[in-house]
Amino acid sequence: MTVHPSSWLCVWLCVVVCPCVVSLGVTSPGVALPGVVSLGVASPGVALPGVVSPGAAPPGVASLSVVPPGVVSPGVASLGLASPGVASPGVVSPGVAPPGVASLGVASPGVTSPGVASLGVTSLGVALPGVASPGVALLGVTSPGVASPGVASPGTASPSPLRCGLCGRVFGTAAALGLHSKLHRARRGLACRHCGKSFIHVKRLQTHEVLCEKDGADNTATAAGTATAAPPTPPQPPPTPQPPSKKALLLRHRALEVAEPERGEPAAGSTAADNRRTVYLCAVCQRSYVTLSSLKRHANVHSWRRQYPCRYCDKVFALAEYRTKHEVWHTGERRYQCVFCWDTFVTYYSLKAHQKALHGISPGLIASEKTPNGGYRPKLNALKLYRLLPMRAHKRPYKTYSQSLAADGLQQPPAAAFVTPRPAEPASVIAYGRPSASVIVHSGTATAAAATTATTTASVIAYNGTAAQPSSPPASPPVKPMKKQVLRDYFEAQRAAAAAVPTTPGTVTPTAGVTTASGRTMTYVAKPAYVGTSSESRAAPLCQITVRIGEEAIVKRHISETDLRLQPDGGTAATTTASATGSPASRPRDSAEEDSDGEDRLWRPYYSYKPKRKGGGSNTATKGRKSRWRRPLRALRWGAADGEEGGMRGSRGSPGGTEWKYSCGVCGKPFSALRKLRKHERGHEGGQAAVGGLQAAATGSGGVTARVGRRPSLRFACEQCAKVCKTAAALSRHNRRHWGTTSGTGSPAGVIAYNTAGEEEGETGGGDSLTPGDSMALGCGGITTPGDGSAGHGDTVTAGCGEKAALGHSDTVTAGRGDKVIAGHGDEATPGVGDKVPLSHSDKTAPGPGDKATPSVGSTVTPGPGHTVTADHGDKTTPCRGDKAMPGLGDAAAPGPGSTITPSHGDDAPPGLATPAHGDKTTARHGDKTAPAATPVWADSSAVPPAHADSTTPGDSSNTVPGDTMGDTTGDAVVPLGPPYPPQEHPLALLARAGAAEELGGGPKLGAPPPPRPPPPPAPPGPTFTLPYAPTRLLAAYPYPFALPMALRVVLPDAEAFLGTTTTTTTRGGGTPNQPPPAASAFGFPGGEGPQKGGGK
DNA sequence: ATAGATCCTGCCAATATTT
DNA sequence: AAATATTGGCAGGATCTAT
Ligand SMILES: [Zn+2]
Ligand SMILES: [Zn+2]
Ligand SMILES: [Zn+2]
Repeated sequence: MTVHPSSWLCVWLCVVVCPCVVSLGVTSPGVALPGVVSLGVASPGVALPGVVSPGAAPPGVASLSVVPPGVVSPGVASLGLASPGVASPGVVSPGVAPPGVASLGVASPGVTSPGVASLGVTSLGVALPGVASPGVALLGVTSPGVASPGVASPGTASPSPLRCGLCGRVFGTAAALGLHSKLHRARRGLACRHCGKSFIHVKRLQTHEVLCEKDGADNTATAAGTATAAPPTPPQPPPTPQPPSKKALLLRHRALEVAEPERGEPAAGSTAADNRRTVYLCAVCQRSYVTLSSLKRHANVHSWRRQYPCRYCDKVFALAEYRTKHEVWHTGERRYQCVFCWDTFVTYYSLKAHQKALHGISPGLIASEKTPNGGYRPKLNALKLYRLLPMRAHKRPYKTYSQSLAADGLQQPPAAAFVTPRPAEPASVIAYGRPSASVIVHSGTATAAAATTATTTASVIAYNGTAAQPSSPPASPPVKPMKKQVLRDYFEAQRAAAAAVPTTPGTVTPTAGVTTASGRTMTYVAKPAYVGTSSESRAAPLCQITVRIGEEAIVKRHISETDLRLQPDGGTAATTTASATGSPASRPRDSAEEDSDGEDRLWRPYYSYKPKRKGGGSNTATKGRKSRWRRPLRALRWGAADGEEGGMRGSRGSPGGTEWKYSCGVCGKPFSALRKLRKHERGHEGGQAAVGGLQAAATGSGGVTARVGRRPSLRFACEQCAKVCKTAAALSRHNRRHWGTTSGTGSPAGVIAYNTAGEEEGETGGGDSLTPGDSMALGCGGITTPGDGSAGHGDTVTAGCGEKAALGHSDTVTAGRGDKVIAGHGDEATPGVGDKVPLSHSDKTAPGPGDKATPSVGSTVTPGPGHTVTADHGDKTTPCRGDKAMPGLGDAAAPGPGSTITPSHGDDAPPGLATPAHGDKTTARHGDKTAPAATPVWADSSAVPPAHADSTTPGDSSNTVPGDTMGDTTGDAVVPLGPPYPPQEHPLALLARAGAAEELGGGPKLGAPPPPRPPPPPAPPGPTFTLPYAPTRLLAAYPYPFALPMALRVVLPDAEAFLGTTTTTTTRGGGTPNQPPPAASAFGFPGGEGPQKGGGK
């Protein structure tokens, strides 16, 4: 059972680099313990993983340590990589690359996972020549570009093992190549090694470098690559003296190498002397991170141990944050409020766009800088020209540690189950715990076995800490003792087991592997997994199937259980399998398609994770359009589903043709034109919507129907010019233009959107098309607009929301109107959806009023009007959040009460509006949007009395707390809109004023007296409301601004019941909202959840 | 070209676990 | 309660995909 936590997938390497030391190359062979590998890279200077690990990377490390080298070997051996180099594999293996590994050994290089490769590389680094090669080969393929399958093509084997798949550059060592590959992945683009000039495309960069090189010799070592590669390169010392800008650029290049003094401050731990900086590397894709937490977070992208399903649709995300952002599309929640006009926006970007367009604010004014790696680095003096309203949705409880552990592998999932993703397509792959079932797989028989093994091994992996440590003493930073005994124990146990024999469940890898391996290969079906552990996971799609073919992996999901069961998946899988081996791209697709037929499709957002990169080098192979592998993946994603997009599916054979690009979500009938499809779908509409929703609910995934891809809907048609937008957001944007033109800044553009909606109601009428499901969705969306806009969601939504509410509403809403409806009621309806809860929630939310925002803002204030400009205080420390800290404001922290500060916050709030209190939100939102314009479309419902502020009440800022109170009760809902926004000055003027007055620089920010905003009404005492149901989940609820009809609310309960949810918290349990609860188990995934965590199994 | 949506990653607050 | 470990939200983009 158990496997190891460690990373399922990734191995994390922690490398500490000393500037001085830097010599990466150094790696000593000896060092090279498996664990070493990673370390190896680092070289002397580098701390060994082991070392580091303790403190740093617990999980990963732990795992490593756990397993004795010896242990590893076995697995390794099998693989083929026997050599020391093996170690690396071992490392990887753990979770990581099993498959890959396997593949390596056995199969084709291509197979291998990049991660592996990389590791191999690294580790091997110097060390084993022989070994290296294999690894290398792989690397070549995988690594950099890694991602792209196409690229990867195994076959590709580059002449030189150490050749970069993207640019063709040849390196002396794997390590060098690995580092080099980072360049390609570098977020910010590709920068010239010589002059720092950045390029988007590799080719261009190369061209440029040639020229540039001539000019200036390259002084700097090449990027990391060099560094690493060469043995002892002189340290990459501290950054060379270059102009900052260049310097920055260089940093990118050398991300890994770096040893620079930290950004300023010596690393925390490090002593002055140490300038060392710790870099955490993902064994799978080699990305580097400054913080361990970032790496861990990233790891899930490969492992998918945890899954974060959308409450409204069947999409599943690897990061909670992604899901959260995505859900906004369903809910339409507009949390970003312009301080100048109070208009609210769904996304930060839309806000920025708005400010730029209407208020003339240049992004640079407020933008914070980013780290070379793309991370956020707060800017001290940044002005915050917007308010971030508190999330309305209920916050989900944090996952418990245990879960997490499980996730990481600590807990051990069923060993067998795992699959590791390959580097390339890591994401795609999903591994589920259930062993058998899930399994994945792919081709090469051997592979399979190997994989397994690997896996097992993987968990284990590595080496002892001991060994490692010794070696690097110097570098090794302070190692911290492991904290948790538990872990220790766990490890110990593992160790023991390992020693004893593989038998142990977890350990066993080999065994396991074998088993699985048994032969064949391939495919698999996935099981649902609950593997995941996370509570959310539950929600996970019922099942997923992953197929790996050649390079790509495909995931599909089945919607219904039934499907699953029936599924031929097996068959399919099998089939796939077979094919698997085959060519990468195409195959996958095919297979996918096939499956798709089946229907399922899970959708996984985007390509699965792949390394970033563009250009394309190599591969350009293009396939159909974009060629990249992506495409295929994408197709897979939706699978047949969306009709629209689905094209692929339909095409099955050939995506290309016009063919049936669109297929009915309900009956699957293919259509060549979207219109036709729509028309057809209408036919289904009747009750479907509702039904669909249910189903969805039931199934968990959304019903078949539900899932749809994005469908454009007419709902978002501009009244003024008839333009049809896909999403509310788009429409909003579009409308803004009209406004813009017309009104000019003054008027709050914002209005638009909402209004629109409202207006739309009628408009909506247009809409249309949506599928039933959609409707629902819309509902939500409707409101917002966005609604679903997008499409995709829409559907989804439906389901989700639907479910619960749904029905109830649905009726209401949906059906009839269908599309439009949405709008119309929009509001209401919409809410329909989620609604439910909403109100309550809202309340909840309320408290928050702005909290967050506030604080930040706090500062600011706005002159009367509101605009605030606040600066961040920046403090770094707390940038925004600080609030809490700030007495003044913050305080707010207090949750319930919050009251406190409220006023202050209030500041922000526009007079009229009232603060943000949530109420506002509601209001606001509506208001916002509406307001300006005037129309209060929503007004009706929404009207919030300006006063509302009351709502605000709470003031507290806290963000969120769930518990929060809810403050407002109020009514939620429906508050009428407040009065129109008060006249305002030109934003710029305000800005200027603000600046002057206040701080720009830092002034007074916080302290700033809040503008006199209307003090919020006393908040309701504490938490006033309680939700009818457990707060915990709101599944459906999404409250948003819309007022919901009571009916809806009523519904909720049932819904919950339906869902099963409720739970609170603790994760485990139950179900997730979306998912159908129990069913899952039914699926049989083995293991299922239950135990997962626990021990699994 | 534009819009829509997802993906990233450093930071840090909120939480969960341990000690 | 304090210390420590995790999770997740945010900023500000980057990157893709679709149209
Ligand atoms: Zn990675
Ligand atoms: Zn969704
Ligand atoms: Zn504005």
